[in-house]
Amino acid sequence: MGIAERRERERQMRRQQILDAAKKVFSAKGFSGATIESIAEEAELSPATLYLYFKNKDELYASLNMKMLEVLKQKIEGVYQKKELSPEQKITALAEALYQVYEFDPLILINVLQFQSSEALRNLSPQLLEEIKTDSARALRTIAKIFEDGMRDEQFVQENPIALADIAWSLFGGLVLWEEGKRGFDLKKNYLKPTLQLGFEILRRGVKRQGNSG
Amino acid sequence: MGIAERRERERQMRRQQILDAAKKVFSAKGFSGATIESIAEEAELSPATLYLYFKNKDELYASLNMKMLEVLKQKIEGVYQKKELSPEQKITALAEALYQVYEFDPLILINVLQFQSSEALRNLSPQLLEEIKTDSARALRTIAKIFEDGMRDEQFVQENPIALADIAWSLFGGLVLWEEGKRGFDLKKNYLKPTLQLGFEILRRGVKRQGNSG
Amino acid sequence: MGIAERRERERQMRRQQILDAAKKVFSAKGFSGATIESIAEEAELSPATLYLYFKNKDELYASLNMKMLEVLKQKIEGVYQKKELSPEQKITALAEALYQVYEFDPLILINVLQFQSSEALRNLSPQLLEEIKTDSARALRTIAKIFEDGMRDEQFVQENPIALADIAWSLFGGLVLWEEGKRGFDLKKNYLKPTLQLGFEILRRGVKRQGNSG
Amino acid sequence: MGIAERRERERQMRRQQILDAAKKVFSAKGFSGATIESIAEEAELSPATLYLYFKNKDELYASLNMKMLEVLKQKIEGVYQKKELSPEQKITALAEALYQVYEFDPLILINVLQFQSSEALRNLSPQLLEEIKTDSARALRTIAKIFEDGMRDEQFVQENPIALADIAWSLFGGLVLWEEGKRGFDLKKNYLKPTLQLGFEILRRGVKRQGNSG
DNA sequence: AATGAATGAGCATTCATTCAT
DNA sequence: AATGAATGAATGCTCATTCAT
Repeated sequence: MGIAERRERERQMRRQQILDAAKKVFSAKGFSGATIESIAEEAELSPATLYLYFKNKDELYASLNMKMLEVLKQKIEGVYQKKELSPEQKITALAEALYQVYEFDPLILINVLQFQSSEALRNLSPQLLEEIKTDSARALRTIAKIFEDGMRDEQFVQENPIALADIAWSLFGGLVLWEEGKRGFDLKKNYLKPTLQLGFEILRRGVKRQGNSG
Repeated sequence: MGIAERRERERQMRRQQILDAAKKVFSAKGFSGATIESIAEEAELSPATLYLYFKNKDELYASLNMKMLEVLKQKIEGVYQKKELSPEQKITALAEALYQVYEFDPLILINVLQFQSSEALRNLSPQLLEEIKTDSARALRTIAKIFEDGMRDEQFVQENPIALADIAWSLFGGLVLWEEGKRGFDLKKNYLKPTLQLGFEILRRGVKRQGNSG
Repeated sequence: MGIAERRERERQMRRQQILDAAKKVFSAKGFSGATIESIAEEAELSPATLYLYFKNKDELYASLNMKMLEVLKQKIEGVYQKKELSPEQKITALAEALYQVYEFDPLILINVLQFQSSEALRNLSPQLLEEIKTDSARALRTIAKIFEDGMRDEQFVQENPIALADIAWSLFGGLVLWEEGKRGFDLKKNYLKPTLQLGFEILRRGVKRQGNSG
Repeated sequence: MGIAERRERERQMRRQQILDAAKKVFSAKGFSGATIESIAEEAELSPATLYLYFKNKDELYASLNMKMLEVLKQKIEGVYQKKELSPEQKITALAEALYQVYEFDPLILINVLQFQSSEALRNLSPQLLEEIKTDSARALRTIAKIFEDGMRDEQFVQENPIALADIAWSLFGGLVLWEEGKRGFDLKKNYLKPTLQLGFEILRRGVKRQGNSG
């Protein structure tokens, strides 16, 4: 048992070592720009070895994104857990949390967001696809619960909470990609933070029930 | 003179013929999946001919997107022009207009949105890049004016109108890509329309000044 | 007749205009590097027009070289004509004359020399090939006559004068190409002139009959 | 250890196998005429495999030429080593040795000589360029030493021995290319051997100090 | 005479992936 | 478990040349 355990532990370490290398390379060169060979080099392994841990390039990419997805999921859950915050405050906190994820590793986040709607999705193995789906759904579900809570308190307007979560998530993803794109044109400043805050502020105000006007 | 005119007309037609073919192929296979040869085949021309009209694959792709960008710009301006609508109503109308663009050609729209944040942007000729930039900026500016009008009427909260336009645009782009992505997982129904409407409804409510509460 | 003459004159001018452009471009980029389009551009004509004056790229190149060959031929004949010079002095003068040709247009001369042994020779039209052959033969023949004169005077050893001409010509061509090649390695100085002089000095001494030794 | 050795041996064999194929194809079709695919086919390998052994087409060509350069170098050194020969006799022997190299593989020799002054030189890796340069320089140096020896013995006139070596080498290269070129015109006989012998005979006589005349 | 337009044919190079060892 | 070696399959792009007008 000890041996099997050690084996497994070593295996996981190798896997992580590859993911770390992949992260560097994908971030620096994008999906098509990154070659298996360059990743292998970065990981100080042979290309063939990568295939012992990942079925193909797409899955390696996807696995990498999974990690980011998990970070996202945890951050979101972290916000939801904060009992001292009202649903409204949680929306504000969510913006902050998501921005922290961006700051933590902008390039990988962008990769994740681009990946979500890319052709590469179709080449994944069913298991991995399922895993991503489950994780995403769970993250979305957590956001939805914030809205649900607000509705239960009669603080928020009655709307489909999942749709609201989609909106919040899309707003975040859209802003990240759009700001990134704008920097493709110009190399101007990055306005993501204030815009994101404003966006979520609008969102917060938009879902809030209002006194007697409407 | 007649000859020169005819020449020019024919030239434009060829160009369009290529763009039509490219649209089909890019939509079906994505940017990397589409080969120059397949596009040429679709256009019933030789690959070399494509290079008489477009500098390279990236520029062909970009030109295609330009067309969509123009459609977007016009639709947005169409909404802005409607004098009978209040700023608030224009926001609702904007959601509708944008959805029509989506419906008109979902795949190209998705391409445009993906393109905005892709690596391909860097390979474009400065002119084309400038053109795209200008067009995007103008479209955004028009959206911003809707918000400005609302602020001037004291209907809307005072915020940076360009930032609000970025938010509206990102919400739209984010939702389109996210719904597309979800369909990569499941092949379920497409909830874009209602979600988009709800998103803009929230946005509308969010920017609206409120009676006396905050 | 006046009209036909003018036509012909104009035709020759166009031809020359193209040759001038070709010279520039071939010199700058070498044979494979130069494209018909770039030459046409330099000549301010369309690529198609070039084909009205030259059968193909090879023939254009060859015609260009022909011009240089003519210059060479004339220079060589100029040396031969100088009645005041002894055969020995003519050999020295030949080195000088050939070096002047090199100085006049090094790149085209190098092209000519490279062309002499290149694959391109095989694509030429029989007429042009014949023309080149005739011209070369004539130039060689003139050099040979210098040696013949020296032999007749019993100044030079009795050897096949054509072979001696081949040797003189090869020495010149070999040195030009070899010095050019050395400059491909290093960008050092160009030793062509003194080496060429020395080479022909050796040649002169080598063909000279000697007192009583042998 | 045995394994690593075998690996290395096999690797060298593969390399040689490719060089052999390249030699055939380059000789038959010249540099531009030869395609990587045709060479790969001749070597019974895939094109991609060639790139595991040679960085690109230019380097493959250059490596091939390197082999010939080595043969040349050895032949030349072989002549220099012959203690029983006087410097004068070595010049005669050099002509013979160089002709043997020609006979051994005329086409590759022609390639080498053409390569020396070609544009391809510029695309080589610095190492390879250096290697070629070193080898050439060494061969030239050896020729120069023959002349030096003759000068030391007061048999030869005092001239820069390196310049004399350049002259001998250029004479050889020039003659080979010129005779090759002449065969491009006519398919007549090949006069290289006697002309080369005569050329070096003249050279020998030309560098020899003479009794009391000048 | 001149050319705008079109193209056929080509080609070096890349890279994800496999497999014997 | 790890990898050196091999490759199949692609693909964007170039360019000499032709021809209708």
